Amino acid sequence: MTKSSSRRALIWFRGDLRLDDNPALNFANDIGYELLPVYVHAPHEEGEWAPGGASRWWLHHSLDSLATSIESSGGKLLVRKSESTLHELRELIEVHQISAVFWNRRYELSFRERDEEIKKSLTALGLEVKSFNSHLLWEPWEVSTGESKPYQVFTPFWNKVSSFDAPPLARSPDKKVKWLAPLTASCDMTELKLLPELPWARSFPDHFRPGEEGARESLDKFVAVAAASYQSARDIPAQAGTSRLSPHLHFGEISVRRVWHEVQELLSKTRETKVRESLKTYLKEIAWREFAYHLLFHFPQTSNQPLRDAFRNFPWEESPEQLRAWQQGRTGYPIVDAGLRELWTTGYMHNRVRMIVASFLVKDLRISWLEGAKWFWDTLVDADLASNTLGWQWAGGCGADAAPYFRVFNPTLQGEKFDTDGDYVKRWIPELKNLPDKWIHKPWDAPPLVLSAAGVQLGKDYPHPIVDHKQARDAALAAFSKMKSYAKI
DNA sequence: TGAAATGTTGGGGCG
DNA sequence: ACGCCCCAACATTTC
Repeated sequence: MTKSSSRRALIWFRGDLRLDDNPALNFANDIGYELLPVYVHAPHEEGEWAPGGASRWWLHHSLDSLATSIESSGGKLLVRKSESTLHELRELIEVHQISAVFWNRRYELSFRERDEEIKKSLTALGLEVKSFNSHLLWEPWEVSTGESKPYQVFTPFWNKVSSFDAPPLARSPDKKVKWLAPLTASCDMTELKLLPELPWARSFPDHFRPGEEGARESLDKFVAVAAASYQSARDIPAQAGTSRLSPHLHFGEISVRRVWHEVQELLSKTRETKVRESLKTYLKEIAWREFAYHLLFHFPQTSNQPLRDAFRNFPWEESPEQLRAWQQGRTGYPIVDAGLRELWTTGYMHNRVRMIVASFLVKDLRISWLEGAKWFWDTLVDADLASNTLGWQWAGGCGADAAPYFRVFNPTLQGEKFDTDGDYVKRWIPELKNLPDKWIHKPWDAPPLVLSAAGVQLGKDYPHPIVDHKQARDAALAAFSKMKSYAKI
């Protein structure tokens, strides 16, 4: 190798699409390397959980945004499409006389297996190879019970991490980054074919701004406006009571350490009890994300298999028509349909409503949580294997710290409790907008005169309920208790 | 990060 | 004035 080559490092971006508080980048920059920023598109290496449609839309714009930031600081993001990431990296290393490769860790099994191979192979070639934690506050293997086992219940997990020292502070690069100009052509973003062919995502930009700036904007807005009332507002789907940072965190456009410390700082300056409780509740939600990664790391099979063995042979219903009705938001239960329509239109669904629609799929329709997980995977801009798996197994009652099988959400009561005036339902189901609040969550009970005055003919303008909740609940309880009795034998 | 069924209590109507 | 019944309102248990 030539002398100059010893100062060149390749920064491999993947799920950490930011320049702020990027440990791999900071490390290389501190040492004084010239940096070649690379993104390799090889979705087949992610197996069956390669990014879904909504995630690909986000990824397209997020990469665009990263490329722009790098360009405005004098560099160029090298985007490559490849059948083999290892092969691609080796070629780039050769062409650019690279001596070190740095990246930030990912925790999904397909990444871990592939990255280990890459690390082994590049190390064998004599390169300096290092991976870093950019994605989590606590590495999954750093948190364990008194018996040195992984946690399966959130509260003790939370107690444990609460006893730890504060996670490292976030930091931006100390000195100006020396970008290395690529000698290889970058492929055009459109070649990655990340955008949907049909105009499905056309209104996503009205609701989200992918990229590091958009992430920063969301955090600033949350800290300034919504954080103070988070505790009560977060459960009201008609309100903008949540941070909506999930897709930004998933793609690593903002550092979770940055989020954590800014909320902590606000907490330390706040005396008012209500606000303090809100901020603490938000930090706890951030810890749920950590818990999800902890679980997926230690129980990687749970993305496809129930964590609890008793559910291994649970007789889920095969009902393509009902699954379709659920996906398309025509179950006849307004709060459920509103959620699924919000999802389809915006690539997002309010968390309270995620729980309601999940309970409906798994308990009322008794369709497998995996079907729900797959649909969310394809349609959510924040689809994340750790959080999605935890969420669906929680709803299905088959996972860690899961809702007990007998906990069945009543979609009408949930609607009345969390969407009292029906604002959320009316926003996403305009055909019901003239229905009085009293009936908005149970149009099937509305007197015929009220329905006709509101311009609603059930079965025509809006569907009849596809199942009777009371009957469905009883059937679910019967099926689950049967499973329980088998499980004992 | 439920809801329904069942149990208990206490005020008020009424003979 | 007293006992009885009804039934909210709330608490507890069960699914």
